[in-house]
Amino acid sequence: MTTRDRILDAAAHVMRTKGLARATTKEIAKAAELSEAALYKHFQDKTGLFLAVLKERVPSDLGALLAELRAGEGDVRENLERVARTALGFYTETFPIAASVFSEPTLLAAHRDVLRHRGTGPHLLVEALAGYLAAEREIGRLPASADPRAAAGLLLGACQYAVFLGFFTDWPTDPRGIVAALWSGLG
Amino acid sequence: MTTRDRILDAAAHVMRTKGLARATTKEIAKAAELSEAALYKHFQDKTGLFLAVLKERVPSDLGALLAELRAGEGDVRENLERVARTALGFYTETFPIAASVFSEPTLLAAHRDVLRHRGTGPHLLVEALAGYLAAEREIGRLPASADPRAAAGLLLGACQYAVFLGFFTDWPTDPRGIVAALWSGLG
DNA sequence: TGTACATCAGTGAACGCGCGTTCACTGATGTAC
DNA sequence: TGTACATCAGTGAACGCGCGTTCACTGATGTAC
Repeated sequence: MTTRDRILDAAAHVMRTKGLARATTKEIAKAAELSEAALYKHFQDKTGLFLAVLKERVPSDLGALLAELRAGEGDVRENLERVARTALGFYTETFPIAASVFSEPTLLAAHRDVLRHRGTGPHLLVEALAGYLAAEREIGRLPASADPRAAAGLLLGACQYAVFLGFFTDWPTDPRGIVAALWSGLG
Repeated sequence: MTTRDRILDAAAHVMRTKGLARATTKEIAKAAELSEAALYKHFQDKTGLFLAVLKERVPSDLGALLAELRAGEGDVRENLERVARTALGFYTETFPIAASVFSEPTLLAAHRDVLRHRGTGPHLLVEALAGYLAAEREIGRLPASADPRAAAGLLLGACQYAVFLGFFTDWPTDPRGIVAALWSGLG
């Protein structure tokens, strides 16, 4: 493992466990078992390091799962339950750091620029799920009236929201219940 | 307006516009047109001030709307669209500060304790909406199969998620689309 | 093979700065007689 | 009514501390001849 990777791992770990506000150069260097000065051999400054963590240390399991989904394979509802289960885990790992970024609007703006420049972003998860739902609709396994994008937003939004509430309160993360409610609708 | 209120308003404003990381005693005092020392006449320390902002400066429009909803009054779907519209506004105002709190786990833990002690928290919004949905189900305006709690989580979660995505990307906040997708379901 | 030099990842110590907090104080307002 | 004192919201200046960053440096590794 390169020193750069060690720094990124250490930074990601400190951000997760101590929060962005306590993710100081001193803490990160200590976790990486390096001097603070060493950080500056690999990253221009602290913001550069944070942006690299955001870019290179976001878990890819949810994106990978969504990319693998094929219309017509397996049971639609079971597929969505797997998505919900993975999403709940993904947001549990991801949300605290993503949320932290809001405490520093400068960092948020820089991150948004990076995302736009690279053509990525969290919305691609919704787009990917919406793409899958649209394909299932195409082959008649979902009703023609279904709105893939809105349904994808409901599913992933409910997962992220459950995780969010879980940080303030005991709140159940129930993938089957979420999918069931989305499935049957209210009409 | 009391000095205390002026400080709370100033702190809330600085938190919203400059972010939690830049919400320093100096900035807050400047915004309140007071000395920094004055803050300590009204709050024990900076954490106490932040907790007071979280307690006393969270907009109450969404909670008020949910409390006013009565089963049997108006059109269910239109009611939900009003909820979604209000929720989108509420989360736009609220999310950046709520998210900021994740950058300081100490503050998050303190806030959670305060919420538990007072018996409140963000989950009460879901409970309130779920209560309304359950009442509508009771009088037959929603199907017996509906799951009020899960549906409430889907609706509010989708609204918060749309706001979240909007901070990273241009993302539509479409209350009618959200409600329509929840209404018709996928089954 | 040995020697002289270049490169460069990593260091220890120091830096200036802005932070949260405290201090002795001021001066306006209220109160007792 | 006037006077002496108490109270207390608010201040200006200072504090110690931890922060991000830079500096001159070391020493291991690679390279030319």
